[in-house]
Amino acid sequence: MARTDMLLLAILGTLAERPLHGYEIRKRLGSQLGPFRALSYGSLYPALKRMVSDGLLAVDEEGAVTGTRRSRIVYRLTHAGIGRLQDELASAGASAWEDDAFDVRFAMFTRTDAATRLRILEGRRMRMAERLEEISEGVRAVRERHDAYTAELQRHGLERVEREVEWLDQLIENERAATRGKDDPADAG
Amino acid sequence: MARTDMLLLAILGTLAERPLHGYEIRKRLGSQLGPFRALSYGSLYPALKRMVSDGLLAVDEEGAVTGTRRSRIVYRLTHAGIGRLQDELASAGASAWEDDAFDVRFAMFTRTDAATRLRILEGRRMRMAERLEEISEGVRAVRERHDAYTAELQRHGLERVEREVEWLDQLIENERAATRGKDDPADAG
DNA sequence: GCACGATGTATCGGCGCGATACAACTGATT
DNA sequence: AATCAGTTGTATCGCGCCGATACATCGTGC
Repeated sequence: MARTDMLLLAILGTLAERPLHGYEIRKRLGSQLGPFRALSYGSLYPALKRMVSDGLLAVDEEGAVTGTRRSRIVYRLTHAGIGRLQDELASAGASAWEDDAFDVRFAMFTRTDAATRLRILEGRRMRMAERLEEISEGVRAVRERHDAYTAELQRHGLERVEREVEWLDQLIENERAATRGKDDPADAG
Repeated sequence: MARTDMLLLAILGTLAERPLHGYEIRKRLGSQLGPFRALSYGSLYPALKRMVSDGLLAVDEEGAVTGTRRSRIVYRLTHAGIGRLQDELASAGASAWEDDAFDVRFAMFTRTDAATRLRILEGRRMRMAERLEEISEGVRAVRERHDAYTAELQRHGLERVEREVEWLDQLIENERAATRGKDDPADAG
């Protein structure tokens, strides 16, 4: 069940700001997650339809009244949708920091409360540290068995994970500093 | 058609060295591509079956004769399989440097001729440079529109791609140096 | 007037994943 | 000797998401 249904979270989170139509949702997410890593229409549109029939979204057929600019289906969160978003943001368990899902989770951090943010970051960091260990293990175990190209691939992969750990460490520190700032005597007093 | 059927290339390339059974194929690839990024059995076994029925692989039911250690299906490349591998390695067009497929391609570099290696590396580098441009573009275009977390996500994504470009530059240089070594004045005249 | 690119919605085939089940072997523990 | 856990080993199922593809509309330049 690690398949966290990225789309669900991504769509709910994006529509939380304001109602949008499919094409625009994709553009927003694309700019946040990077031009690659953008969600495809092939999964976006079916997901939107599914979410409507699940009662999470409602449609505002823009232009249907005015007659101009037809064929633009604007989606907005229903009450159930808002609730579901809150649940998803708060859950933050296990799969929140697994692989691909993490990017989307992180992109929704402004809508996530501080405690959950820290929990996710620490979870992700632990996961990356595990990988680091696994990779080193693998490299050590079969050192001479691999060719130069495979060795390069492993080295590059290792470095990439190391960078992410450093990045996460910085983010975690920032979160803690911000929390300390809020719990400051000057603030609370 | 960008879906390069990673499995196909990965399996053919792995079996090129010597016949193996599914479990072992997965272990080998896992150690090359990293413990994450490992191909799942859920796609491996069906792929093996498909390739047998396509005539690319043949099975040697190990232990069927001796009676010991049943249930170990050893696959080996057929003549057609060897041919297909050559085709796949030589094709190297377009999808060879697209996203996920690249890792697998690279892992098979020892079986790829020098000219194709260089072509793939240069293609990948160009692709990454494009992305770099797209990301910078996106960041510039909507600078103030995003929150701090999204900005961090973009920054980290950008850095990651930059690292890969540097890595590719080094690899390309190595390839060229090796080629120069072979095309020495003494050789090419 | 017309071509071309961006906007906009939609469907289809299928790859690869995670979950799950099951069987045989191996080693440790008691 | 019995049992229990971990590894080896094959297999299937549901389905998320992707890439390809097909249209329709709109703005703009030539």
